[in-house]
Amino acid sequence: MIQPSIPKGTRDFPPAVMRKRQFILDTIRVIFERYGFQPLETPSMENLATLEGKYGEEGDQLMFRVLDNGEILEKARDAADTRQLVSRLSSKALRYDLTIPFARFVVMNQHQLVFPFRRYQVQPVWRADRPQKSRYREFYQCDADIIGTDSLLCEIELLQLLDEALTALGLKDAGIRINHRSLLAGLAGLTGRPEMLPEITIAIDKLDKIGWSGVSEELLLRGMDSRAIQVVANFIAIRGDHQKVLESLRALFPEGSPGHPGVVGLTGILENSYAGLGSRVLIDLSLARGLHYYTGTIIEALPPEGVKTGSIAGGGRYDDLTGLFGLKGISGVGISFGVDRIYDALEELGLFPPDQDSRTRVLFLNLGEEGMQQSYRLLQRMRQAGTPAEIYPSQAKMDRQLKYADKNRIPYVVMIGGSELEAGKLSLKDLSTGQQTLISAEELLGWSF
RNA sequence: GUGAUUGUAGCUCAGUUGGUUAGAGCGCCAGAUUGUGGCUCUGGAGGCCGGGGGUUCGAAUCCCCUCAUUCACCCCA
Repeated sequence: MIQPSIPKGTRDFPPAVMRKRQFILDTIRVIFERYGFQPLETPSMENLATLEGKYGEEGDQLMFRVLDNGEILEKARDAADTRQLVSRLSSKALRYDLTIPFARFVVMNQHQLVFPFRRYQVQPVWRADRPQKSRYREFYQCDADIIGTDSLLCEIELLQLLDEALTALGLKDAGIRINHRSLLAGLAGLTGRPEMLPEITIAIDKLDKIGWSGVSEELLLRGMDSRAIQVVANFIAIRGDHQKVLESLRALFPEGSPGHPGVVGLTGILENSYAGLGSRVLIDLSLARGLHYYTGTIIEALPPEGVKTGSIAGGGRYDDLTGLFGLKGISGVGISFGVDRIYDALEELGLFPPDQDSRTRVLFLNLGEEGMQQSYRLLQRMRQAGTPAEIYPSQAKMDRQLKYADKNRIPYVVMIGGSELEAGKLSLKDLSTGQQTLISAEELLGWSF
C-alpha cells in the first residue's frame, strides 16, 4: 500500500471550499461578461517555444516542462549540457500565465478576430516555485484583456471593472495602485544610469516590504552612487492626491523626455470627469510589477490592511506582446485576478457571505420497497420543480439515514413507510425543530423549502 | 536556489533528566433506543512514534543521514 498524497503546492478543493471558490469565480465572471468580454480557453500545455524567454530567466526556470514520449535515452545521449538535455527531452510546458497563450491565440487567429478583441479566461496556471503561504504551484488566474487598441478608455474600463469586482467580493478596503512603466524608464534616465532600469524597478518595488533603508542599501549594493540614489529617493517621495503627483511629474518629465508618455497616460486615465474612479485608485511610483512584457500603465490591487498575502490582482498595458509571434503594432491591456489569494484574504478576514450553499434541501428516507417507489416518483417531481433533493440509496436503519441528513445539514426529511402508506400520506420532518407532520403528496409539492 | 521549522491514531495535539503494555480530545463503529437525528452514557476498533543507520542493558525521547511538511528569502498571483 502506498501513502496517498498530492504533489507539493497542489490542493484538493473539498465541497465546502469549492462553494467559496465558486462564489469568487462566479462574481468575477459575471462582471467580465457585463463588460463585454468573451470567454476563451487555451490548452494546459503550450509548445515550449511559445513560452520560453517570455518571462525572463527566472520564469524559464519556474516552468513545468512536459517530458516527451519515446526513446529518451537515445535523444539524451550526446547532449552537451543540462540546458541542451532538457530541450531535447521536452518540447512542451504547462502554461505559466494566461497572457502569453492569449497573445499566441490572437496571432494564430488574427484574420478571424474582430479588433479590438476582448476576451476573458479563467484557468489554472502552473509554476515550479517553492510553495509557501498563499503561493501554490497550481493556481487559478482570471484574466480579462482588450487587444487591438491603445485607447486609454480601456485602462479606465479595467480600473472600474477592478473596483467593481473588489467591491462585489466584499473587499471594499482593497487599494488599487497605478503607475506607468515609462515613468520608471524616465527615472532611470534621471539617475544617469538608464541601463539600471531593471535593478531600480526591482528594488523600489520592495519599498512596502523593506522600507527606504532597505531599498537604498540594495541600490548601493548594485553599484549605484549616492547621488543617483538620492534621485530615486526624491522620485518615490512624490505622493499625495492625483493632481499634486501629476503636477510634480509634469515638471520632472517635460515633453520629449522618456518619462513623458507616462505623465500623459496617467493624466488621461485619472483626470477625467466621466470615469469617477474615486479615491481608491492611488498613484504609486514605487509600483513596478515583475512581468517583462508590460510597457505602459501598470495596475495592482492589494488586499486590505493587515492581510499578509501579496497582490490579489494586477495588470497593465503591453504595447507589443503579439510582436513576439510576428504580429507587430498591436497594443493591449489586461487585468488578472488571483483567485487563490482572494480566497485566502476573504478567509482571513471572514468576509465570505454566509449563505453560499445550495445543498440538498430534502432527503427521502428509504423505508422499504413500496415506500421507496412512491418516494422516488415524488423525488423526481421535486427535482423538476427545482428543489435540490435526494433519496437515501439503501434501506439502512432509520437511525443511520437520519444521521446522514443531520451531518449533511439537510433541513427536511420525507418518510414513507408502513404507517404512511396505510394513511395514504407521508411524513415531513423539519430537522431543525424536530417537528413532524403528516401531509399529502400534493401538499409536499406545494411546500416552500 | 538560500535559511529555518515541524513529522506520534482518520484529524488536532500531549508524552517527564532515555525506563514496564505510547496517551487525550474530536471523529469512526457498536450498544443503551428493532419507525426517529442532534445531547448524554457505556463499550470497541484504530499507531513500524515519517524512513534508514548509530549510541545504550534499554530510544517516540540523544546523534548522523534521508524523505516529507510548513514558513521566510529570491521571485511572484
